[in-house]
Amino acid sequence: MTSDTQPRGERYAPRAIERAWQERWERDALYRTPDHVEGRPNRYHLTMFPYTSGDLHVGHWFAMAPSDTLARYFRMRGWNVLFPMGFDAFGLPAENAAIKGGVHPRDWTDRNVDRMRGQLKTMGATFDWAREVNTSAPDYYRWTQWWFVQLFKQGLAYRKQANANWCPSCNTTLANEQVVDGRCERCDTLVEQREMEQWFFRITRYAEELLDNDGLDWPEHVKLMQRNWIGRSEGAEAAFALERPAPDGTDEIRVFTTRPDTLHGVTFMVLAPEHPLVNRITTPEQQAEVRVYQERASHATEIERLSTEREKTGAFTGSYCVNHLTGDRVPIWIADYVLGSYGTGAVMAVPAHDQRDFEFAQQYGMPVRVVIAPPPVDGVPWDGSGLTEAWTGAGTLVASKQFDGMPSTEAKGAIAAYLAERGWGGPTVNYRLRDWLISRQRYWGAPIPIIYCEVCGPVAVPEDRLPVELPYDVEFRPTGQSPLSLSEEFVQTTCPQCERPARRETDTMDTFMCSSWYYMRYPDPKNSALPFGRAAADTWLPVDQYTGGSEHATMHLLYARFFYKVARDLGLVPGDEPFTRYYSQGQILGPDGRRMSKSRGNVVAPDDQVERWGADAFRAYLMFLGPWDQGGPYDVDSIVGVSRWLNRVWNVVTDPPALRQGEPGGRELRRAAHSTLAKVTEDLEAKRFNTAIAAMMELTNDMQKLRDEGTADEAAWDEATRLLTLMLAPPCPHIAEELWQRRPRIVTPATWSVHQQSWPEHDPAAIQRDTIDVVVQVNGKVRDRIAVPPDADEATARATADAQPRIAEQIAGKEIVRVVYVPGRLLNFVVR
RNA sequence: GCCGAAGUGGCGGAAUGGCAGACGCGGCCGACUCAAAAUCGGUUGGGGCAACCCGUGUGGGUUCGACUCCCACCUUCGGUACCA
Repeated sequence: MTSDTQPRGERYAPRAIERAWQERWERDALYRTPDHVEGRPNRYHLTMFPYTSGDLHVGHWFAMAPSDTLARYFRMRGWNVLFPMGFDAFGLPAENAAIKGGVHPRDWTDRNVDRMRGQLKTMGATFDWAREVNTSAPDYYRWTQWWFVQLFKQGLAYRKQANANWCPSCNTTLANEQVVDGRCERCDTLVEQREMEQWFFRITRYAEELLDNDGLDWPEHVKLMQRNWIGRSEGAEAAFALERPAPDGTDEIRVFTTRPDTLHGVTFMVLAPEHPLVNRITTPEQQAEVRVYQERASHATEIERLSTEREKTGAFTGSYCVNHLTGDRVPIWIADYVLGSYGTGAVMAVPAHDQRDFEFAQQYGMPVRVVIAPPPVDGVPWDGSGLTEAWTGAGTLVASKQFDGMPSTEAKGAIAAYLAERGWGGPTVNYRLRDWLISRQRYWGAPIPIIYCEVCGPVAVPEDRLPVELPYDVEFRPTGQSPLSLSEEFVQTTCPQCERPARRETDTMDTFMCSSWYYMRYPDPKNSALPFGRAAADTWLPVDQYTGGSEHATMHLLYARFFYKVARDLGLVPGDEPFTRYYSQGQILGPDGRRMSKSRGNVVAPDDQVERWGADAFRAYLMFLGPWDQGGPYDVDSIVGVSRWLNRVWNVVTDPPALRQGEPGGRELRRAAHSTLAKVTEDLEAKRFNTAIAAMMELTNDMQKLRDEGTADEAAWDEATRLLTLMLAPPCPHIAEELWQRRPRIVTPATWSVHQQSWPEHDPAAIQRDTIDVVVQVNGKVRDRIAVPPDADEATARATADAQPRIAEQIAGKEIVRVVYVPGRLLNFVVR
């Protein structure tokens, strides 16, 4: 038989088809999602909205194409699926563009939004554009400001003097996530700490609840990252009495420790250099040394942090405190290995049982007092001699008065309880999570809606006067102050409470605030009285399936959970968690297997791929290249395989073999089609897009073979093409639509589109076989295979196997010790 | 350092403890073409004429049987980093 090498019909021309169907779908408002549809339960699917950087990149496609496939699949399964899209449109790049290129951030952003919306439309996704949100639009950021006011009223927003990441080159503060290895993400300049008056959100109030994420259907590694980020530590707080109270009356230092069992081993005290008590307790003769050290610590922190194997440094304050448990006089030092922002900013140093304290003690000749005896080594008990490094494990207490002989694990609780009894502290829980600094000295963000009044203090802008609009006419000078502060027109106002002249806050809010609630806006995007109505929230929230990158594990996803809990406490939303299910896709890499970046020249432009291969092939390739959660390199040469497949699909459907009733092979074709359907259904449910597409390729290959042979059974062929087209609809919506229309189905004007069809059910009877291949092994090695009925018993299988010459040869002259039979799978002879 | 994920052909990757390498790229052979590209068909883990042997990072273990489970180690990637 010779293969037909020339396509007999019309060639597959993806771009023309795709444009035409996108227009038609839009004209028919096919993806408009009403709040309620009779007989279709609601389901909210969401993929992270893009930042308006200017161009959609492959990463966006990699995130969105599979998400869209999933949304389409659930639509076909009978759900009314909300799958919205919007733009995360505030942020620093817009402002930098303004400083560098003389383009206003508003114009730069609007232009990018238009461009990216157009690019998103080439994807052919089911986005309901009627629900689009744009975080930089006044009717959106009005509500971002409204959120700030609610948090302020709840006591969850507060103002505090604090150290902030400061980039001396960009002249602005940076968010933690914009500091990479101590350097500015954009210009690579070393980041400094600068003390400034800042606004914070009290996310720590929700630390315990945020820690509890066990019930969430999220990837374990993301939940773990969040738990680590929150960093719950159980321990004790212990007070040490100051030998001489500070001038302001402070008479003790409180420390947090996870090792109250080592309290009798304290030989010195260490405060963070910026600890507020330092200046008050430093003795006159130590002033100079302490000042120099503080100065050095504040300026050089980031640079020094980068040097590995850093030596411990510090300075003595000249003051002492008293360990209540021992009555010992303990010198108070400062050192930059103690962080001002964790615990109480003060540490009790136990060099014998903490490696950092040990190193510090070595450096400055401080005594090392062992209070936990390590367990015996090789039966030899610890001999009480000195240590070469800290013993941080468990052991038995020694030199600890009444606690001597107690196991350290037990002593933790006992000593903590003893502290509480005496009023010297007690058991406590400490978190690594810090309050969220939301102030930004930038223009392109939502202005913080606060007015400072000489008399009333900070006053929230009344809700009916929101939004506090960003003035368009602003000077963009990189001065390190918010450009808003240069606009007297913006700054000058009156106090909403007492009507006296007052000044506006000129900082704007961290853009993570905009994205902390955007998913709550989609259900009710046009509401002008509230951020969203309770009815809309009950209709759609929480999000059933959220997808996005795991780089947001400890930022956006944590902030969003915090916001949702606040919203719950305000009675705005149902449930406790915003995202019932979350799936984090991997990262798409350049063809060289490295992160795509312009400087490496390994960036793949989606527009080019779409132009060359079509959106369907591009979508399918992104899903085919590997497991979605793993990501991987984008191989510009491999996409051709997917393109060839779609060509074959096209040829097979538009130009079938001669079809006749009762042609042999009908049953096999039917089996192939239905087992493919079963496999694809299972894979889509589990988000295994790569193997789903591989299965469809196999079915296509089977059909191609029949086409080459020239004939096929009409009923089986027709069913196979119908099933293949329906299975193709979620991943490759355009070609599926075109093929659906070319072979007219049961079409009513109201449900003309393939995307309005139901997902088919596979017929288990069609997959049944008369005989199946069973592997025959000898000592676990495959020697042959036999065909037996699926329900054959061991005797039947064995009889068949015994008749095989190859098996007979293998077991001849040997003793059969055991026979293992797994029905439908294998028969294993264990011989000796 | 700590936490997490992963190591399978030339490459991307498949495999409820049961035929390792599905599917695809690339390679090779062929068809079409004046030719090339594109397209289509065949073939393709390594060794061996063959029977067969060797193969899933390394070393051990459990099992009739291990890519899969357990222990130790090595490597890569991601996160985090003096967190008291």
